[in-house]
Amino acid sequence: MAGDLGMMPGMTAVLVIEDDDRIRLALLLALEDEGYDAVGAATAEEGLRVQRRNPADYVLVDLMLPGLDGFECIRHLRRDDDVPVVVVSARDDTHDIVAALEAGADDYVVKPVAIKELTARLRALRRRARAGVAGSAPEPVPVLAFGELEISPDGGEVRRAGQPVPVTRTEFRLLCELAEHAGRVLSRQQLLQRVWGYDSGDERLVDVHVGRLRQKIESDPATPRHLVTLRGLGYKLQR
Amino acid sequence: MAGDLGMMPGMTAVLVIEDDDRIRLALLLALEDEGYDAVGAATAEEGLRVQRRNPADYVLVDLMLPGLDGFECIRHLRRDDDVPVVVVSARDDTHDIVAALEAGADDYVVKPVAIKELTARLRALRRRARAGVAGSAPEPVPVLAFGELEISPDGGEVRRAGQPVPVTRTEFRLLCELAEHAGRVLSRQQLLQRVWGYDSGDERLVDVHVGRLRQKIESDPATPRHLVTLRGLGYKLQR
DNA sequence: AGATCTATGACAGTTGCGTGACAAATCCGC
DNA sequence: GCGGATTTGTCACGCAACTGTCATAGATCT
Repeated sequence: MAGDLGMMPGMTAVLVIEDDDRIRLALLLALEDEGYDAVGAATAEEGLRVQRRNPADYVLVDLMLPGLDGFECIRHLRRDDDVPVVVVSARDDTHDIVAALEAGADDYVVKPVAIKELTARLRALRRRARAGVAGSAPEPVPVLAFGELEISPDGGEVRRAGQPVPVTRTEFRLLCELAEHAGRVLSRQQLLQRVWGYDSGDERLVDVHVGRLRQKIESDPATPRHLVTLRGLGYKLQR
Repeated sequence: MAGDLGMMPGMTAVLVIEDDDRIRLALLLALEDEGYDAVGAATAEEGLRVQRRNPADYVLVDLMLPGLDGFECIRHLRRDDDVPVVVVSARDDTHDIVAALEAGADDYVVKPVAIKELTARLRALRRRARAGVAGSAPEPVPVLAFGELEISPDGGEVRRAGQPVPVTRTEFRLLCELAEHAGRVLSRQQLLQRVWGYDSGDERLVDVHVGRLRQKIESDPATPRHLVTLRGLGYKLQR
């Protein structure tokens, strides 16, 4: 599993204990996009073992797990460790919520949950927990990666092969918009609307900025590898 | 107003800021049934006044309030106080949730909420908050380092290459705000809000103070290495 | 070949930012 | 209280960077 060995220094590590492979994978990928070092476990037992050997900064845990269930899992986590625990469950009964929090969980969210909400809750939790813990890791800055191209929407910077690329505000917004919908075509109209806020206008404007952006982020701007044109449709950013 | 004077000693006090009389009353009664000392306020302004004069242990706040809204209310609470804040709102957009947590809320629940869940969340929050307070006194002050630049938020001092740098209070707060979100761009608006508490105002003010700060902390203020400008976006502090 | 669609270079108008000057407000020792 | 020193916020100016438009050349489809 990604990042299992080689936990990056300076990154915040999150352990996801969830038996459904699809959901676990989706969570792991989303967390990594947000700049976390995410590790998965399919059962409570495995999760506890991983956490003991290689403690994460946060644990996300499902309630319905084969074998040891979520509640037991939380109690075990609480026994060894003071790691913040967030329950991510499909059930939204008050009874479950209360039981999980009583068992020692710090928060409880109901699936499906937006990744942005989840990370906002992790940050809120960190703010609370940090008062106590001395050298807690700094908040990770999310980075979207496209091959050697790295875009950090929050950091306001773009790097190519690790080197910072100076882009203007408009270019940056355009790039972020494309990056957030990576792999999908966005029409000039859509881009005008989302980047410029124009409801109508000259679509050539988009071309010009795409062109300037290519000069900066593509190694060979004439034959773009990431920021590609789809004739008659628009542009897309791809890996 | 219930329990306004005569806050019971030994009881946990909760302040409920909610403009709907029916909901506020219901919450107050339910909380009192659960053994809390509950106090109500119908507006953010009133709530802030009450909290300043007679601080509760927790604050519950609605988002949609007349006058000063919930988000602003949270920021004001956070500025003078470290009281745990739980948002109780009818809205369940991810966007609102994230914004409220970013503003400084500790938790967010959607109305209607079971009183049992609410109190369970308050208890979970208390457990977390207390963990912090336990080691409060002997806790070594965390020092944030940016290359040769060192900032100790609690100690109120800044050093460059070991040498103390005299910064004014405003400069210090600005620097801390940037340091706490190291690597992220903060817009002038955000800085005005977080450092000065202004909800609106002349953004050039930020420029001026950033400029003065740079004169002190950068070895070559004309080409800053740490406190950098992102044209059109804002400022950020980086390593 | 003709008709579209797209890339790109040049240019002028605009915007954003850094800076120094200055007055009001605040702090501080006495 | 009081007077000087420090800090704070406002303003205006000028430079550098950015933006949007246009014209032209190139590419791609039918």
